[in-house]
Amino acid sequence: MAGDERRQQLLQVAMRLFSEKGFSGTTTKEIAQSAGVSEATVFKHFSNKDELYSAILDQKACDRDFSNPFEKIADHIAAKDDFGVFYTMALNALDKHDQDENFLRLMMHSALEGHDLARIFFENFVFEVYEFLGSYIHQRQADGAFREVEPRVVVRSFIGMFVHHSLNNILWDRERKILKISNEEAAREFATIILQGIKK
Amino acid sequence: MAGDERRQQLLQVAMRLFSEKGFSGTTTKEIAQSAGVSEATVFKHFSNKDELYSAILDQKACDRDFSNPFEKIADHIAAKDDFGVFYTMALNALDKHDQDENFLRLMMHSALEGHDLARIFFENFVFEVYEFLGSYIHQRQADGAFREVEPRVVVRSFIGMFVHHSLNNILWDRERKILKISNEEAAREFATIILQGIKK
DNA sequence: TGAGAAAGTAAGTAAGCACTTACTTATTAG
DNA sequence: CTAATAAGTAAGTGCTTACTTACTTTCTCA
Repeated sequence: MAGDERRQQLLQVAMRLFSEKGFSGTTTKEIAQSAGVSEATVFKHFSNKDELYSAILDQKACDRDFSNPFEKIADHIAAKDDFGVFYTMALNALDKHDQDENFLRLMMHSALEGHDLARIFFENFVFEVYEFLGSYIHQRQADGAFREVEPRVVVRSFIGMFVHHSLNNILWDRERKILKISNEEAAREFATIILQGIKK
Repeated sequence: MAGDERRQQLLQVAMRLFSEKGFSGTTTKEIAQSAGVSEATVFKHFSNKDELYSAILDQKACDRDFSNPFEKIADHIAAKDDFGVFYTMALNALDKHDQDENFLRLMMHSALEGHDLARIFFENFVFEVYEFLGSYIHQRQADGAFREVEPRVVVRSFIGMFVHHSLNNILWDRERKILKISNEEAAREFATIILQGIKK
């Protein structure tokens, strides 16, 4: 196998294992075995375990959804289509979490273990979401469409709904015993509640 | 030091370390050092590392707030004081998370590592909250006070608000750079949003 | 085609891990 | 006072960990 290809495969495998068992809970031997190579090969491609982690980090930092979060809601923003803004935002997040649930797990592990991934994600992504959505809410308050509330509280509430929903689905209730609902339906309900909750 | 006293101290120390670094990320040597005893002493009191974990679990299962979550909102329920119900619930949770943030961290570690604590908490506590608050919402819908929405979606949304808020405060934004707000204020805003969001 | 580079590994190493043994010191009940 | 019991530890045990060394195989291109 070519060097780059193997490198990518090892990153994939490591990311899956780190997301399942955390960084300190994953051994380099496991990574090697899951990739079907010897442990020495892992260390041919990454000089140590930490470098594996930061390579994952670099890769994630280049992720499109990660670096340009507002592409898909720009039109709704421009049209002041409140429901479109909130619905699309929630649906995008829920779909992303479904399709790449390792990412959410990795993020939680990273936050708990005090690694950089969570901090970088927070500073580059979450912060911007608050700025962006917050200023939209502010503008719609000026328009007289929303009542007076601290916009950041609204953003916190709204993000809380779908992030918590995803965490529930991934961590605690994989069989959806408590709540079985499609992402579309969830996004619609969350958007409806928040909009009715802050309308004038 | 008396046996029971030392046992309790070791449990406290272990719980703190597990919550900070996870179960597999914490060594028995660290636990011993933090408690100021030798490693052998730890194994005098707990026959192995797993038993330390399950002793924590047993202790948490006996926690009052854990086993009787609805004590404090019973009056509001009886009086059909909607704001009181939601506000008190959120405030209780936020205060509990503040006062015992190790508990939240431990719960997240446990969920990610697939240990029992999270599952037991979910089955004995979270499930009941959905039942209880869900049926209150159902009743208020019958009263004509709330619009028709799946009650569990409402519970999911509401819990999401304050759990996500606590996770933010504990894991990502300890300095409250994004949102600095008292628990009372947060509980009030969350309760207001959800109630206005589902009222008829 | 052949030499050098790249991809790969078996067999280590030292440090760290959960856990044990064999022992000492402190407490208490008859 | 004494003997039994409980609390505590220094110094291990064997296994696992991250990482290395010294070597073989496979590919590439002048």
